[in-house]
Amino acid sequence: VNEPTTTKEKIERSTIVLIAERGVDGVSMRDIARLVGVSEPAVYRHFVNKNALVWEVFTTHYDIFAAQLARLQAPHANLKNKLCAMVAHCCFVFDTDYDLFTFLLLAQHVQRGATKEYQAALPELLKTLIEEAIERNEIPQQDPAVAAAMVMGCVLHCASYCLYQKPVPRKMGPLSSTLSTACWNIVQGERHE
Amino acid sequence: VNEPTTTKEKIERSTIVLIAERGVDGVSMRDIARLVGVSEPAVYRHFVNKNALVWEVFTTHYDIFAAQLARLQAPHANLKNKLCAMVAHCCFVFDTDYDLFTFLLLAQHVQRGATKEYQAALPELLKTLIEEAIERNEIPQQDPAVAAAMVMGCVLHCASYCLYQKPVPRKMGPLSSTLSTACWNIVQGERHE
Amino acid sequence: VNEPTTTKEKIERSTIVLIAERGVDGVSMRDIARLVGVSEPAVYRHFVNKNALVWEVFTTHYDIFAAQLARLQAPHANLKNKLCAMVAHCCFVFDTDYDLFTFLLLAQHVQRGATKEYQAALPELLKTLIEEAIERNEIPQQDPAVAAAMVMGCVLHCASYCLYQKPVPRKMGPLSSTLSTACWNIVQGERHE
Amino acid sequence: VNEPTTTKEKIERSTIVLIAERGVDGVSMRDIARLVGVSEPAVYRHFVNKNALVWEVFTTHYDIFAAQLARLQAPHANLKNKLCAMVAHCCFVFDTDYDLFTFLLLAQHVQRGATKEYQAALPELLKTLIEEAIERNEIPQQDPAVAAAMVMGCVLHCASYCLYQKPVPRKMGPLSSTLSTACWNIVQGERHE
DNA sequence: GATGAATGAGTCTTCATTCAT
DNA sequence: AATGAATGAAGACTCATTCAT
Repeated sequence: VNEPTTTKEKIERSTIVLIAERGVDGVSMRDIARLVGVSEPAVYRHFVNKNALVWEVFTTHYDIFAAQLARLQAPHANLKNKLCAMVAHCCFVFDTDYDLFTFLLLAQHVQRGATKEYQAALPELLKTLIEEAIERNEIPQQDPAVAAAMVMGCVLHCASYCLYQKPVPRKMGPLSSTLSTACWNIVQGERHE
Repeated sequence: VNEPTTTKEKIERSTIVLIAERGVDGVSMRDIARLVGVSEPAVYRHFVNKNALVWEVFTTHYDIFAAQLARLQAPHANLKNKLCAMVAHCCFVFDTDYDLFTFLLLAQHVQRGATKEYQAALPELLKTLIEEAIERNEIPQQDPAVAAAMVMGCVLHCASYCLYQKPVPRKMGPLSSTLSTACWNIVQGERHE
Repeated sequence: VNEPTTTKEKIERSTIVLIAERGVDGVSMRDIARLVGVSEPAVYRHFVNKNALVWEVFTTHYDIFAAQLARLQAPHANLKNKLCAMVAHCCFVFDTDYDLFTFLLLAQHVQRGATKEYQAALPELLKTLIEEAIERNEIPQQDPAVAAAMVMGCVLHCASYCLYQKPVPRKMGPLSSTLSTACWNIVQGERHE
Repeated sequence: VNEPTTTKEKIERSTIVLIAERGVDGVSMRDIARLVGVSEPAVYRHFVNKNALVWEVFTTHYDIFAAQLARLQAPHANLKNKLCAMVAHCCFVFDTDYDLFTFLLLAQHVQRGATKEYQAALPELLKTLIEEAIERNEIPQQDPAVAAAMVMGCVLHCASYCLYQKPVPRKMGPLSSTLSTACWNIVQGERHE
C-alpha cells in the first residue's frame, strides 16, 4: 500500500477507505473531496461522476486482485495446492489492507446489473480450476459452479467475520491453513467410508 | 407467506420486497408508501422512522428464522444431522420466499453497529452446536467461531449465487444435500490418511 | 388577471412573471419558490420538475390564448374582419397582462423539439384562415404558410417593440387598427395598378 | 463564410454555430473550447469572459450585417427598391449561412439591457428610410418606428418559419419577392378605394 | 387513522472563472 | 500562448420527517 501522491490517487484511496467504512451509499462526493482535501468539483476533473469513480476504483483493484490469484495458482499442479496458494493470498491482502478488501467486498452490492457480470472473473476462475480437477479425477464429479460459490463463500464470510471482531479485526493469516483445508474439504463431496 | 391484510403488514411486506430488490439505501419511504398505496405519513403512524421500520422488519423475521433453525436442529443427536436439517430449511425458505431471504441477506450490510451485534444469534447457535460436537468428539478440535463463519458463508454465498442466476433464480432445494455435505466436510478439518 | 390564491396558482403566476423578466434559463426553481414564499421542494409537490412546470404553464395559457383567438374570429365572414378581431385581442392581452404575453413570447424558445410542434396551433389557425380566404377569392393566390408567418411576425415583433420602450412599455391598444391594416395588406400580394 | 484559421476566429465561429444550435444559455465555455479543440483557459486568452465573447461576436457580425444593408439600399431612390434590396440580402445571408443568421436572431434575446440598445442600428436605419419616404410623399403619413418594427417582424419571423422547417430549413431566396412585396404593402397604410 | 402540503438538509452535478506551470 | 488542476457559487432534485387538518 503505497502512499498516494497525485490527487487522483488520493481520491481513489479516499474512496476505498470511506466506502469500506460506510458503504457506497453512505459516502458522498463531498465526503471524498473533504478527506482528500480538495473541493467537490475537483473530483470531477478526474472522474466523470460518482458511478464512474466507484466503478473505476472497483474494477481496477478487482482486476489486480483476480490477476494475482490467477498468477499464484498457476504454478501448482493440483487443486489442493492451488487453493492453498489463493487462500494464502487472500489472507495476506486482508491483513495488509483491510480497507481494500472490505471495499471489494462491499462494492459488489452496488450497480447490481453492471457489477454482477463484471465480477464474474473470480468465480469463473475457481469454476474452471474445479472443472479441471474433476477431469483429472482429483476430486469427485460435482457441479463446478455451485462448488465455486461454496468455496468463495467460505473464504469471504470468514473474512467478514474477522473484519468485524472487536475491538480490532482479527488477522486472517493464522487461519490460512484452516481455510485451505475447509475449501479442499468442500470439494470432496460425500465420503463413503 | 400469508397475504398481508392490515396496513402495517402491507408496509412490512412492501419493505421486504423493495429492499430485496434495491437494497436499503435504494428504497425511500415514498417508495414504500406508494407500493402499499398509502401516503407517506401513514407509514410513520406505524413505525417511528425508517431505521425503526427496517430494524423491526429485519429483527422480526430474523428472529423467526433463527428460532425455526434452532427448533429444527434440536431433535437431532449429532452435528451432521443438525446441519442437514438447518440447510434443508434454508433451502426451503429460499425457494418459498426469495424476497424474504434476500432481504435478510441485504439488511445485514446496514446499520453496521446495531445489526452486527444483534444478528449474532445465528452464528452463535452454529458456534454452540459445533462446540458441543467437539466435546462429543464428533469432530476434531478447532476454533468453533471460525468454523461457524465458514459454514454460514458456504450456505449464504451459495444462496447469492442461486439468486442471481439468469433469467430466473436457481432453486436451492436440489442443492440441499450437496450443501449439507459441504458444511459437514468443512468442520472435518485436516484428514490424516 | 385574478389574484392567485392557492400555492399552485401562485407558483404558476410567479413562473410567468419571472420568466417574462429573465427568460427560462435565467430563472431557477429557487427564484420561483422565493417569490412564492415557500421552500424549493414545495414547488415539486405541484410540478414534477422544472420542465414540466414551464411546459404546463406555457401550454395552459397558450391553449387559452389560441382558443380565444379562434373563438373571436369565428363570427366574422371575411379575413379582413377576422384579422381585425384577432389583432385587437392580441393588443388587449398585451395591454392587460404584459407578463403573460412576454412569457408566451419567450417560452417559445425553450424545449425546442417539444414546443415547436406544440405551438403550431396558432400558425395553423392563421394558415387555415388564409387558405379559406384564397378559396373565397378574397385575397390572391399565395403560399398560406408563408403568409401566416409574415402576419404573425408583423404582430409579434410590434409587440416586442412596444414591450421594450423606455421607461414604460408602449400600449398596443392604439396601434390595433394600424396593425390590422398592415396584416391585411401583407396578404394582398403584388398590386397591379 | 471563409474557413477560420486563427484560434480566435475558430472560437468565434464555434460560438456562432453552437449558439445557433442551442441558444446562449445552452452553450458553455467548455462546449466552445471543445469544439475548437483547445482548453477552456485558451478561450479566456482571447475574450475576457463569456459575456464579452458573445457580445463581441454578436456586435461584430451585427455591425457587418447592418452596414451591408445600409450600403445596399443607398443607391436606390425610393423605399420600394430599398426594401427589395435589403430583403434580398437577408435572404442571401440566410441561405448562405444559416448559423450566422440564427445566431443573430437568438442573440437578441440575451443581455437584455445591453443588446437592446445596441441592436437599435437596424430598426433605426429602417425607421429613417421610412421617415424619408413619408417626407417624399412616397408613402402615407404613419408612425415610422411602428412601421419599422412591423417590417422587421415580417422578415424575421418568416426567417424563423423557414429555419424550423423539417427535415431541412426552407430556402428564403425564392421568397424574396414575396417578402419585399409584403414589406412594401405594410407601409401602405389604409387603402381608400 | 390518514392525508396534502411543507421543509431543512443534503445529493450529484455544472458553470464561469482563476492560477501555477 | 496554452494547459491541467482547482474552486466558489449555483443548479435541479430527493429524502426523511413534521404539521395542520
